[in-house]
Amino acid sequence: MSPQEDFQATRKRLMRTVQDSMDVLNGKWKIAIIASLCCFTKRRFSDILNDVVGISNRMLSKELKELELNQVIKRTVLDTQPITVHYELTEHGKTLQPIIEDLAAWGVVHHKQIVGK
Amino acid sequence: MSPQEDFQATRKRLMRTVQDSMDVLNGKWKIAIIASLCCFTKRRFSDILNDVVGISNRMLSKELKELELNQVIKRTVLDTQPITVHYELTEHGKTLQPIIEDLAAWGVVHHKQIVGK
DNA sequence: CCGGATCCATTTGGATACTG
DNA sequence: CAGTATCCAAATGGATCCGG
Repeated sequence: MSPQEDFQATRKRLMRTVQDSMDVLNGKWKIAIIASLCCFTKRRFSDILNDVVGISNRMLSKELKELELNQVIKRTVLDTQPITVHYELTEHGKTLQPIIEDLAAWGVVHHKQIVGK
Repeated sequence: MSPQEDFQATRKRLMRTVQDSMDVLNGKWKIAIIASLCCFTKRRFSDILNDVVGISNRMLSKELKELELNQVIKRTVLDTQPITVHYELTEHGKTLQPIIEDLAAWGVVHHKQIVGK
């Protein structure tokens, strides 16, 4: 393969794998939900509802289900009365933690960049 | 401040700054567009249109405009005939490059995790 | 070539009420 | 408490055509 073709192939692969990630993290709330779970070993439905400002229970329910399907989070039902549900990052989900932290760091820089000073 | 309150404050701040980042990177295509620009110093409108599989010119136009507003990318018009336009990451935008690479790396791992083997 | 304008279908998502 | 169901408004986004 020529250096030219090699570069193209590398590039296409980068685009594809980034897209693979974004297929999991799509939607308005996924990142915020994961960020909420980053700080705790376990977190309850209503807790996340409070953490993620603006989300409705309808959306939270839907996004959590998708994240569980993608094995990013784990759902545990405790048979208390009334019922209690714990959400936590899986080992796989925990590998997203550095990215969340980088995003937070970038958010700080960006805020300075835009708002200024 | 008690350690308890300190923890809460840190957590809230993480959530906020992550959200600051996501306000910039929202929408279906932003990350993919930035990934496309990561590999080149300059890239044309029609090039990005080809890079980002599935995007329409309408959306590309809109997303590029938003990224420019947030000073992530820079738009340069060359008065050739017909007109040519270059897009590139700003210095600020380039600081997103590590995050894109991490996302790509995570995409690889995730693909193995889900598809298996 | 680089987009803007229009039209229209699909998706998203809030509010509210309801169940186990 | 942890969701689900319904209804409906608004945003998203594709296809197409058009103009500089």
